[in-house]
Amino acid sequence: MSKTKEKNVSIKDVAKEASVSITTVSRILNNINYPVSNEARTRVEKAIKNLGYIPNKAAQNLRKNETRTIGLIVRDIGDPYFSEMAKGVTEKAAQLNYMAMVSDSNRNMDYELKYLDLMIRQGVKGIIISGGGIMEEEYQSELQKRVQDARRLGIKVVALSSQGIDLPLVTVDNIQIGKTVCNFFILNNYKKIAFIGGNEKVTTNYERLLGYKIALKEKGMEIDENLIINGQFTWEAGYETCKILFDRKREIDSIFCANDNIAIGVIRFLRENKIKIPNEVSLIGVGDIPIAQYTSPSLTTVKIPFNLIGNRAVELICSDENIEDSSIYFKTQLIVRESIKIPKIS
Amino acid sequence: MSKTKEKNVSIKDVAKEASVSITTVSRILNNINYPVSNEARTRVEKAIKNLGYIPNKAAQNLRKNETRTIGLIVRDIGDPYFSEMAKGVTEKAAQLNYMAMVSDSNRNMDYELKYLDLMIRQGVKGIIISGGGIMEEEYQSELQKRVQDARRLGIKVVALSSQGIDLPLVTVDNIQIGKTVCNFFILNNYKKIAFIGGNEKVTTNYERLLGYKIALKEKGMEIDENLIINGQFTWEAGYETCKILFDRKREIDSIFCANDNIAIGVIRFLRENKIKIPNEVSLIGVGDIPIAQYTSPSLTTVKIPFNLIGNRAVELICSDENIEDSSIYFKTQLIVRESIKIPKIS
DNA sequence: TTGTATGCGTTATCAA
DNA sequence: TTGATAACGCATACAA
Repeated sequence: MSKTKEKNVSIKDVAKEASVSITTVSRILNNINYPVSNEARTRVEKAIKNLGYIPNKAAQNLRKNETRTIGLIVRDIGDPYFSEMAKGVTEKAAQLNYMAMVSDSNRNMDYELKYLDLMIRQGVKGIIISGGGIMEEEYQSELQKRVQDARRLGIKVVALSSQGIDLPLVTVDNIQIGKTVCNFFILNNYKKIAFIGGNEKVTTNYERLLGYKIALKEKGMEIDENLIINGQFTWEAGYETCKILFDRKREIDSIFCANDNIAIGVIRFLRENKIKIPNEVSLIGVGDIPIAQYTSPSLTTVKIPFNLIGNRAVELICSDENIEDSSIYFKTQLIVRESIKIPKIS
Repeated sequence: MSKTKEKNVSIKDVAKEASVSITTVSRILNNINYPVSNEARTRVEKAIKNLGYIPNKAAQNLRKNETRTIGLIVRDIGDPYFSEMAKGVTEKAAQLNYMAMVSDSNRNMDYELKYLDLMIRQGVKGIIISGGGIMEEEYQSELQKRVQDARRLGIKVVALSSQGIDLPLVTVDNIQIGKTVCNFFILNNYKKIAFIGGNEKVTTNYERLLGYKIALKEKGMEIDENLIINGQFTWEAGYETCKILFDRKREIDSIFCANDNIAIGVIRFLRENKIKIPNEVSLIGVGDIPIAQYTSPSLTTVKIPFNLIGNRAVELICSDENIEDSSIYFKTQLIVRESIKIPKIS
């Protein structure tokens, strides 16, 4: 087997081999129903096979001034939240004959901006930003710049959570999620409902917490700031943050975890401290990541349709419609599992 | 904001704006230390800024006949095994200024081959195949063809598990893993060691099982086929397969799960059936996916350095060395957690 | 039904 | 220190 790259075989070589013009070859390759004589067609097809001709994407991209690639920016592909989104994206992209370029910012916002730049340079068809927005002026203004660059070049940008700037969204109603969870606790007679959040600068966290507060207010219940604590959207942080919460306050009968990862950390903490779930404390998460069914106890949570969201975002990008002004909200659903006691008997 | 794509600004426009030749612009852009007068340089830099010039990747790719992209094929990006690998890959790719194109075959081998074709057409620098090889002649021969196509075009192909064909590997010694786990059970006085595997046609499963059998033989212990069962590498399958195993045979004191996912399913099954881990049955998995620390009980497992593997595979592809003949094996390590009782008191 | 010629935006060669 | 120009591989307008 040869170790070095051979000369690329181009459409030209095929044309020569088949004794036709490159136009004819190109037509056979692309214009499905352009009239070409059977003779020529068979000769060309044979030549293609003989030479092992493979069309050069770079040339096509240049000529057509478009690539069939879409960019996806995630914060941590190892986090089920993002990998499920990525699944929805790559799946639909493949269906539509696109390729997905995935960049993992590792929760570093500078990287996130850098990857945006790279994707714009790559000339992707569109970019999907999948993490919750960061509520920081400088970041948002930098993001805004990129979005403008992208638009100028005809690159669509879609976000899967609100980013605090004007951007089409494919997402869920996070305030509603907060309300739903909190109301469910209240309905079942829980009185001391704690909130363990992720990064407090992230829009999704803010919105879920807001929903929690609204629900409490609507029922005339007091908002106890000692029951509210934020950290990060990870297992480790869920564990640590829960510890801080219980050091601070012990009378807690239920915990609203801003995502399932946090809930997993919380389960671990409670288990180590012999606090029974759901008998002493009930737990609800957000996301319904696949592992939520396999925790002990299994996790009550609000299902976010990651797959549909990823799918739809890709469709939006690959469609020809203008999407700058349209946002799409998917329904969520509370999935009741073992981590909550219903009805609560106090 | 304009809704339509404006005319792209090219190096030509910059040249005109700055009253220099495109050559000079190109030199300023690329040849870091090519001598250019300061005057020209500042004019060009200003023009670039004014016009919002962004280099066209497609043209660069065509001209230089190479892209700074690498392809990664995974079976299920939602599976921690693959998302962790993907993390290692995307991380290193970004460091080296490459972009990763990720395709998820959803464990469908036809898709896997199709994605290989697509990536070859894209003209990626290299392709990383991340799932265990399928021991099926037809598939392997199709795979072989793609690999040859790729090589002819100067595209490097690396696999992260043996594929049954001649391919450079960045991987771990799966037979050794099987031996390590089994020996650890034996050392601790376990007698009825079951094996719950994934897909029996996958090389990694085969190799881990082989290691298990070798270890038993070396200690003069009998291989009981009733203790061996295969299924899929997923939680659901782990659960179902474990059920079948226990229907078949009840005297089991330990289970070697071919990966951590399976172990998670097994934990669930045993818990539902009130079989205590590790008091009645001990458990060891393979992989050390992040969740392994957070299961109840936490999981004893063999750590596969996903991150290092992903990193190294990218380095291999992006380096200029020829790699066709070199494989790299990373060390693995047994991580002891709560799912095993040591020493076993019988 | 077929072919010629042009240009997409770059980089690189060569000459000045 | 600078610039004109060819070439990368392809799709397409136009001509035949």
